[in-house]
Amino acid sequence: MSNNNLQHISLFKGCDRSFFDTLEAHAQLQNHEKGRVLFLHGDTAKRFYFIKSGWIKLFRETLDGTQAVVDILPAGHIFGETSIFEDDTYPYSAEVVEPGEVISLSLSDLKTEIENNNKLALAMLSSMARYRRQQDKEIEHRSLQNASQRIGCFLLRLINQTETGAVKIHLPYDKTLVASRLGMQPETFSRALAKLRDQTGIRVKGATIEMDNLKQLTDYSCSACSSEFPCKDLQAAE
Amino acid sequence: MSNNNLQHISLFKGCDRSFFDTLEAHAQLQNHEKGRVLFLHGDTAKRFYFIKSGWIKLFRETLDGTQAVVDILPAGHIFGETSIFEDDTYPYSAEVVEPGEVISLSLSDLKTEIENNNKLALAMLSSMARYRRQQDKEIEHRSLQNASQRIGCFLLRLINQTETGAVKIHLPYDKTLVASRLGMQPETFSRALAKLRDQTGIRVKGATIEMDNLKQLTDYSCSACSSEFPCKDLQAAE
DNA sequence: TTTACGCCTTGACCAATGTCAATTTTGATT
DNA sequence: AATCAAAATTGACATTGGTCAAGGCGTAAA
Repeated sequence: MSNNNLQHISLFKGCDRSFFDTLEAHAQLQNHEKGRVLFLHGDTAKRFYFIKSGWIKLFRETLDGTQAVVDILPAGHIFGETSIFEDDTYPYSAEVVEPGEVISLSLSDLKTEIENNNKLALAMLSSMARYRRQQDKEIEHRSLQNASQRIGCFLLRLINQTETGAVKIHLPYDKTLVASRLGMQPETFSRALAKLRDQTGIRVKGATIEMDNLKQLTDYSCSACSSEFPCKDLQAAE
Repeated sequence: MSNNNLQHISLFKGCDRSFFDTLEAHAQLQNHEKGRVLFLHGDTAKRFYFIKSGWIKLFRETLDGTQAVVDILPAGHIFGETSIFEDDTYPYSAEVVEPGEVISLSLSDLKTEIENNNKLALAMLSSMARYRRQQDKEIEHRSLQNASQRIGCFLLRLINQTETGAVKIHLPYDKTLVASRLGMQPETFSRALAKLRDQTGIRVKGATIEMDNLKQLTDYSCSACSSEFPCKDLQAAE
């Protein structure tokens, strides 16, 4: 397979032709529908994935089936790659929540390259540091922000932060899924969004949200956070 | 300075003599009392630290002073080292919560070595992957476990997991601090510990906790977690 | 031994979120 | 437009954890 633009994955910036050739030789393009589970937490890991389109939910669950959502990733991200540092088992399960294409790639190809190409190792370190920052922030949010503030913060991160004036946002996936991503129940999400609307003047129509300016939203959400808006460290990693 | 056994830091396993010489040439041994703040979130980062003894709290705070504790680290850990991937600013504040000695080391020495020694870069990747797993688990715990279960899980992690039969634990620092580490108020901690005692038969005397076997505790806490005891991925990193 | 201080616990109450059940809305399909 | 299923909302209520205030306990200094 070819023409998948693996060269454009920022993580692989410093890699040369031969690496991409090897990677593509063992690559598989996969088209998946909603609900497809790519692997389960604890499975033996031989592949990692690049998202061409759609959204992927990473999660873990207890024996009784209760889920904790680790992250929900859009196109452009890779996942499953950290398994090479974790006994070759996946640290979470992965499920397609918005249909799309993923490219399955060989973990051993990646491992070999990392061991021999210091540039890639450094890029991977940067990427993991960025992710770490994001997770630290996530923990902070869950202890310091209430449900409405977390929703506001989520919306702010969907916005191209160079925008000014009026803003229109479209939720990238179901509200139920946004709720789980933010660690709350759908009912709580619904009520908290209504409260956010009342308190900041945003307008909610289904999955579309509009506002005249960001200030009210940032005032409301970022007051319970250690960094001020715009919080560059929350930009999507990878 | 010398004889600080920097060679024993597992992260530096693959490094050679000259690196340790450079590192030690710019090292400073510091003795700190409780409450000493080593750096603040956002400060420009020139040094990272190795903990020889004592405990260090990593945290962030909002404008109104509310804190979110990121982690509390014992002897043997390093911290502040990820700043080299984050614009040379610290991603959290650091405060000494149990007095002890730390060794201050040069970030630029570390950076240079990472850029030139692939073994170190790989070791750092492993260390960050381990940390990432820990943080993912932390997020999971905060959404799936209640206060008593989180305390039980915290206690289990203090135990040398090869131990069998009766176990005696001594809390490593103040209960108030344990509470903040677990993201709860001291009052909640107190009540939740009492509830844990009633439900699992552990015996609490001040900072000492005893139990006849681990089973009741693991049954109680690990039922709300995606991994079963013993959860190797929660062992202290570094 | 007494005092004083910090830490911890407890009680009373409140606010936030979860749970369960009943509707309503939405969107896809006919 | 009519129908159906899934998603979202809403109400009533339970549970958990937070807040504020009072008091107890333990340790170290006087």
